Amino acid sequence: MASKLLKSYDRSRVPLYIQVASIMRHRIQSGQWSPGQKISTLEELEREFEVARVTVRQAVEVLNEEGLLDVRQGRGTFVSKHTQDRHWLQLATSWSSLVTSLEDNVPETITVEKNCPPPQLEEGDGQLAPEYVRLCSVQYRNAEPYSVVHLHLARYIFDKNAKRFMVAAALPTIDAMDDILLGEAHETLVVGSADPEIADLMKIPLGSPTMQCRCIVTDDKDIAIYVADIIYRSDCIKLRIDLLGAKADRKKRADGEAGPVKLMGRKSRTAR
Amino acid sequence: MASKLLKSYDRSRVPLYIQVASIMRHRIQSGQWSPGQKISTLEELEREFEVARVTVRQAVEVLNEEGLLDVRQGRGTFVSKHTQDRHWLQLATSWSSLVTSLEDNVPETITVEKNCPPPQLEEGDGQLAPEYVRLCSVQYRNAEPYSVVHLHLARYIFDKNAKRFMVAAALPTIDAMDDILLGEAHETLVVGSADPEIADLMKIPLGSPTMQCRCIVTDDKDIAIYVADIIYRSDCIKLRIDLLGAKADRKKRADGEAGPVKLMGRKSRTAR
DNA sequence: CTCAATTTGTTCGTATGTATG
DNA sequence: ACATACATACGAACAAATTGA
Repeated sequence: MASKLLKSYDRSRVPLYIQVASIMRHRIQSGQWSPGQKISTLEELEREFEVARVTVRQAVEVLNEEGLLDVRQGRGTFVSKHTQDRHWLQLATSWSSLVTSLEDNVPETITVEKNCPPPQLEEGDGQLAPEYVRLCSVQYRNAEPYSVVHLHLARYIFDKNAKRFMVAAALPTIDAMDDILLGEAHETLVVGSADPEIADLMKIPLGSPTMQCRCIVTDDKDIAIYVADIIYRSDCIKLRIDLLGAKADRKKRADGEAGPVKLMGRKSRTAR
Repeated sequence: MASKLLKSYDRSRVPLYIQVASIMRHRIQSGQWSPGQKISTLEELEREFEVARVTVRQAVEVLNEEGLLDVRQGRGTFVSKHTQDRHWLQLATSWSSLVTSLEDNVPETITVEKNCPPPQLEEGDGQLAPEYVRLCSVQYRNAEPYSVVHLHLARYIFDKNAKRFMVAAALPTIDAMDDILLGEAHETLVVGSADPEIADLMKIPLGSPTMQCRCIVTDDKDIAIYVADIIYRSDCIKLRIDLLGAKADRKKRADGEAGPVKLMGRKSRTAR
């Protein structure tokens, strides 16, 4: 009588055995269960998850088919291998690292819409530009999609270098414009879930968790020139924050790590 | 035969009507459908999603119960309101804001374990202290649990003020110790999913997304004195990152806050 | 070698949920 | 509203493989 589970289970409706399977998969991926190790018996799992035996079996069956578990009648169930850590994409937490990380990025642009409704801005996001262009693209790494970007780009920025905006990431393109001064740039991160469009583009199950990132860049006149809604698949991203960061950050930059320095020095950042 | 949706359905096994409902919910939340507006008729939705009429009805029923849609026989279906943002907990991204945000926090300590195995550290996390104490607690806000903390605290730090560590958040307590100098402090964020323990403690569905935060603080001798695994329920947290942040951050720090500042100035951070 | 304990594998029956037409 | 088909979940009983006393 899976009381707790059934209650929550009510309206979100991912089948129980799928839920159980993903928890076990997570334990394997995180190393909590190591390869070769014998995991708990069906009876124990049954008790732990408070589900029926058949349900645990279904979950084990799923992982067995994925090659993560090895079930042997009479002996037990064993972990067969670790899947590698999928969290390989380090999200940038500063303008320089962001621009750098995007420089070599080759987005696949799906659509460009010239006459689009303006983005919805919130308090502190700056003022609307008179006109926007909407660019939608999918980012790939190793031929695997990992994020979808819905971008509102101020029309007059787009027109400055329309050709490059069509084939390269927007932020480095903006960063390279000497005549554009930045006012503010920030991003807000929230965990969401994949709607059908996103699920389809990124080849992930509908409703699976995503990292939603709203990134806004304003110019020195407080006009929101870049408003992006970026959706990452959550299983490939990681975010590292240095709490005593300012200094370390500066030091890293001073070290000249990779390429970040080259674009950084020249743009005078306005106050506000 | 709902071609597109059924395909996703095969991957994720979310019931069709739930999928349809979440698409419509998303349209409401994103403002694509505004309050008061009459949405498409059942027939139109039926055609759009390529599902049976009953399925659309079920989806509408879900949103109706959530109070997002208002169905009137003979007139049509209307959007009743936008949902408010549940993401009220802003995660701290600097030592000072972190300490401040925790000062008034009253954790409910569940367990204290004196002889515990040491934490598993990774490259760059510092050296193990000779002994640790393990503290497990749940954080509440408005009588609702929002995070679970599993903390390894260096034994000699714990012994300095055991009483306070039992009733107050650990970081402010450490911050208040004049004789402890900090070496490094960082956190790594990743999206995970709730296992049975977490689901139970936070009253969330098994497998629902979480924000996993590993927070590590080392002292000036590079000993990991604070190693915390914090699990937040993902639907209440938000993370804001100022990309041009150094300045704003410095300003905040300059505003006062004796505690953290004293810890900033010293120590040679050689870093690899 | 047999026996018992353990552990997975299989099969019923039942109830409910999902989706179509 | 109804009939149909299939998926999900439970509990319980029994079968088969493995291990060790």
